[in-house]
Amino acid sequence: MKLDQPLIVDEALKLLNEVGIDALSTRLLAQRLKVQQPALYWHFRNKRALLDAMNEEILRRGHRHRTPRPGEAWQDFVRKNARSFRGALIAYRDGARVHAGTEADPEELGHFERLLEFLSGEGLSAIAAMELLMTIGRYTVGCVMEEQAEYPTGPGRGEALDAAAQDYPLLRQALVHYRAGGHEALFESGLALLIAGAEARIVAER
Amino acid sequence: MKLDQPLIVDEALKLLNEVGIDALSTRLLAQRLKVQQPALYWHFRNKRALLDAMNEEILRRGHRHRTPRPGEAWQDFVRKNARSFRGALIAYRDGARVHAGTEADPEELGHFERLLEFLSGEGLSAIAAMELLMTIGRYTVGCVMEEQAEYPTGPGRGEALDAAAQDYPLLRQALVHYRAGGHEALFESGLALLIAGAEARIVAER
DNA sequence: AGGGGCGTTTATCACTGATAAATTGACCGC
DNA sequence: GCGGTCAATTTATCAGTGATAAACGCCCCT
Repeated sequence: MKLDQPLIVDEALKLLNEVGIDALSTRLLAQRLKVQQPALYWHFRNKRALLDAMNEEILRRGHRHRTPRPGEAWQDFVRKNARSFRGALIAYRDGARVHAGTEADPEELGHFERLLEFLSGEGLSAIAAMELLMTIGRYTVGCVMEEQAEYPTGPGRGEALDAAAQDYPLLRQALVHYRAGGHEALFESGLALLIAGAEARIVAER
Repeated sequence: MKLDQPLIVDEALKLLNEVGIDALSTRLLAQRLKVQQPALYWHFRNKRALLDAMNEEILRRGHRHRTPRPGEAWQDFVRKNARSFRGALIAYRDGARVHAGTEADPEELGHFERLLEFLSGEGLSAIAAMELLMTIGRYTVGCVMEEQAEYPTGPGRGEALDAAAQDYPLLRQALVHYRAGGHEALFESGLALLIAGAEARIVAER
């Protein structure tokens, strides 16, 4: 069985979904690939490089709405772009933690420039556009990180939160709403705030 | 020399600033405290518990603007609250990573309720208030995480970014602006977007 | 003086990422 | 066919990690 970077990354992603990033060891991965552990080090300098490749693949597979469709309003594009990014991170267990450790891919810069061009044609300054895109990116990573944080799964863990919330009417109301909509609704609400803020900024700068 | 939870946490925080979270091992910490490594396990169930305590102490020391001042407009409070939170995380190396691993402190719930009460008196619904506070929290953690991410410190690492940016005029312009203002200015711009978005939402819901 | 238990040490475990050196195996020029 | 070269993998090993069990010392209280 000949090893191969894409093959390793593919198996690593499967394994990531099964055991999570903390239990994703080079030995376990090697075992899955029916290979001894040091074999991996011929294909990747170190584990960091493997995780970088995994991040790239996660985005390649899931982050599909990267460029504006013809005629798409900037608000729509920015919103769908953020959803697409979030969707990619969420598609794999601990996806946000995998992503958070990686450096910005230099080859992405050209892509980023095109986004700035697009937004500049829509009434935003280059600076406002960059600030909006980076803000949304960081917000999204922060969100998914929290969503994917798995707390000790002991019995009566979520109930402790509920019980404590009983004494706090506003918190209770907000919590019910949160539970009903789930992570996605909460993400969307923040996203809407950011876009509305950017719209207000355009008006103010005019 | 008698050990003590606060003493351990204090030394752990000093050590955190010196070596970062990745190199913060129980052995190194024990050595600093002139004690054998297993001694720490009498005071903390495991390393996670120690990190939780460190997070608490980081916030206790640095996150000081937690409640609105008398007469403070909600926009001002929310902004200062976020700055205070960010300041606390930034005050320690890898502060955001320490924080990100922790579960929401149940005793914070009462505090959160009071914030919801305050914002409710200012024209926001309980739900809108929770969404705003949580959004800002996640955005802030996402920001500081990125700010504190230290990339391989090889020579000509930032220059690669600059060089690539030369071909992209908008990116270059945005990058110059970013370099001038630093992380803080970028954080502030996103924060302003969120607050402006929340203001717009109040107007729209009226 | 002696007993109990808090707090620490000693010894050890299973596991991690990583490297060096030995080993295989396929292809190529001769 | 033969030997050599080089890519790819295995064997062996390292230093370091979080964690636990058991032995130990020391202080306080009766």
